[in-house]
Amino acid sequence: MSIGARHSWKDVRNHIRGQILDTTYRPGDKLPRDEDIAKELDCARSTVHRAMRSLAEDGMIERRRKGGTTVNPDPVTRTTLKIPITKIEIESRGHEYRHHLIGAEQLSATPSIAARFGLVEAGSFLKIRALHLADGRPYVFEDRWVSLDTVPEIQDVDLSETSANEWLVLNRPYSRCDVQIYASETGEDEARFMDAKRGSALLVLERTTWIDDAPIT
Amino acid sequence: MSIGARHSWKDVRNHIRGQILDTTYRPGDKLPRDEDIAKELDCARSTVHRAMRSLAEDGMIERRRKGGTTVNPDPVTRTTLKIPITKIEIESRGHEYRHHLIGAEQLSATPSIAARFGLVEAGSFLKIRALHLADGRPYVFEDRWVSLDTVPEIQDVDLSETSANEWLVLNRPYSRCDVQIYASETGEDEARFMDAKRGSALLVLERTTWIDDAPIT
DNA sequence: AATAGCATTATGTAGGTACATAAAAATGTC
DNA sequence: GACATTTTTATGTACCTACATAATGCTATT
Repeated sequence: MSIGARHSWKDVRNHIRGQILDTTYRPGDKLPRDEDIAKELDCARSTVHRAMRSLAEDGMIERRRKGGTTVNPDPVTRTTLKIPITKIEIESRGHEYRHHLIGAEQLSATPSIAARFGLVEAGSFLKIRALHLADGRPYVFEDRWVSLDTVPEIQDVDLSETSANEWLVLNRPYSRCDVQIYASETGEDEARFMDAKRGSALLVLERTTWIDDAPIT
Repeated sequence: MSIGARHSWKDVRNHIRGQILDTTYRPGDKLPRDEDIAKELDCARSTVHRAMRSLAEDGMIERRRKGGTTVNPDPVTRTTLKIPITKIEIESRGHEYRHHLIGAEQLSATPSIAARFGLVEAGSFLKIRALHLADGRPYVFEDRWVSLDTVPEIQDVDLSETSANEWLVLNRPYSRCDVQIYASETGEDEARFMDAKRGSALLVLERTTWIDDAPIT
């Protein structure tokens, strides 16, 4: 398998991924140390590291300092997802967009919300409920908790003019999210929820979460 | 702003991200070369590179060789998303899971499908339609095109026993996806689609896409 | 035996050098 | 001027060294 050329980290990644897919290593198994893999594949540790990091980002493996690298026992497929601005989405379909603010009130997080946000103590939130309309018909029902600790500026925004979603996307457009989607009870029309975790600009472990849109019938 | 300590690539990333968020650089603008940023922030180019790659992965900036780095003009929020196995999802809610295969047939891609998959020529696909039931009630309707070029083994799977989704997650669990979610017409019950692009194991540009679940009413 | 502290060790980061690659920009050719 | 070719250049990759960090697990102390 010795190729004359230098080894690409993608080659290494594929090699490892292949070994995981063909069950050389199985979920829960521990992989060799980077250094050993590097020696075996005859490349630099940094190259292995690069490959490993890629796999870890894909959710395929888990890495822990000192603990080594293990194949993720939980076979979920991770993907990247783009959340569109509802307004643009509706208008691109040739419908007239309207937005109706039902209510916004400041409260502190309920225990279940706090848990979802991974907060120990209840923070201060703005609970926003709004309706997005396409040609006058309800399209998306928005029920959102925005952390005022993370995005205090939203208090000064006139949410009856600009939708919270739009404002957030335009003004805090680039924040990392972990999302989980699950389908709703069938027959019910609440449809589905998104549960979005947002790593705030501060790196620490300060992550915030907000509940996102809940499409309606 | 000169900190005594060494600069972390996260610091650099935050610095740049901050500049983008406070409109020092705006969508479409071109950022300075890595090297210049490195000089300005007094760190190594590799550190800037690391930060830039992170931002690029977040979809915040776009990088092109020689072309330089530009702020992504399209402010969409990217997230990571985990696709659960429907079966586990249902059972974790205390419902009985059943799966009903409606039909599976091999055909070549229609032009629209081929386009979605980014294929020039029509490949061979297995079109699968199935229903996932919770306590006997329809829960998720699955309408999926699986590329037989990418996953030929699926032809030998008894899809009436194992759902295609489950099989794929367990046997080809780790493939990268780009997903786009958009809400459906309200009042209609086709609900929403997912459009998933899957980078195949071969790195080249051979990416495959499959249409994913379409929840039902 | 429980606990606190320390040594060990695998991954993570920072810095630096050299070269590869792709694409824009400049140049040459008809 | 239009098109092919070369040059330039910004990003990408590979390798290496040195050190940081965190978790494990060993050891000493009570």
